[in-house]
Amino acid sequence: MARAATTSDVFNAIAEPQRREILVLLRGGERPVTELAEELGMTQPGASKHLRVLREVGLVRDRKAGKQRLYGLDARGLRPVHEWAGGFERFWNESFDRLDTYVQDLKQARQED
Amino acid sequence: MARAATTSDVFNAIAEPQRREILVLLRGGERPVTELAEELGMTQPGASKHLRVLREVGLVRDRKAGKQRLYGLDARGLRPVHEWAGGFERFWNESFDRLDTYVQDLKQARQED
DNA sequence: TTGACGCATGCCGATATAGGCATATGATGT
DNA sequence: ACATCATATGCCTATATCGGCATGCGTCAA
Repeated sequence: MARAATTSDVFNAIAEPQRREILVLLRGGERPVTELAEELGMTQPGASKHLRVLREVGLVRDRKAGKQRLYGLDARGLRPVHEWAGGFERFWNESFDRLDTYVQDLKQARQED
Repeated sequence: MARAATTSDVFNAIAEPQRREILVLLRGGERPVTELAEELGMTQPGASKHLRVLREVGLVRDRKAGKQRLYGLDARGLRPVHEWAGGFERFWNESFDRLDTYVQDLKQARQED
């Protein structure tokens, strides 16, 4: 079996850095494909393909505007990602005692040099 | 070009559902490989491979304990994910006016039936 | 040493990319 | 109808999986 499809869920869709950049850009408002492609330094077909993936997982919506097709952000799908990662919050703060003490030991060792 | 390596960054590493499950399980404390494999219904080699990916992006640490190898969570790498997704928080709350009004219109339409 | 256990790794097959390029499709204006 | 602009899509190549299976390697006990 190969890796799960990028369209299977939001986690796969946002695994691509360029798709994350597209989402960030879209926070500034709706944009036509060509403009996105240019701002991100990718080809128009490239942008279209990434937008297709984002559309299929529901992270962007598109609407026609004359000749153009404006893509807009629909960030609701990112909420599960935020919440999932947030479920580890207390672990990147308090936990990893062994590691914390280890780092502190390192600092002390340096100061004592 | 193929898709980016799962080891290229945390976003790629957590695109795999089973790897996310492993991380969740590890919130309960360190676990040997076989135990993880059993609890998640995967083969031992399968678990080892996923753990390898998680280790290479720094989401888990391992230490030897006799015959076993205990894997533990290092959730610090999930913080960027949380923050990135959090950058869209105001968009999944206020924004998407068009959509909100659309939903409200739907509700009203139902009540007026 | 021998055996058993725990885990990692190598190899294979099937699949889903991501990017480049050409081209089809659609809407607009003349 | 036609030329043009804006996008989408199809085809191709190279690559990185993910899962299954067999096997190698290190550790512990007898």
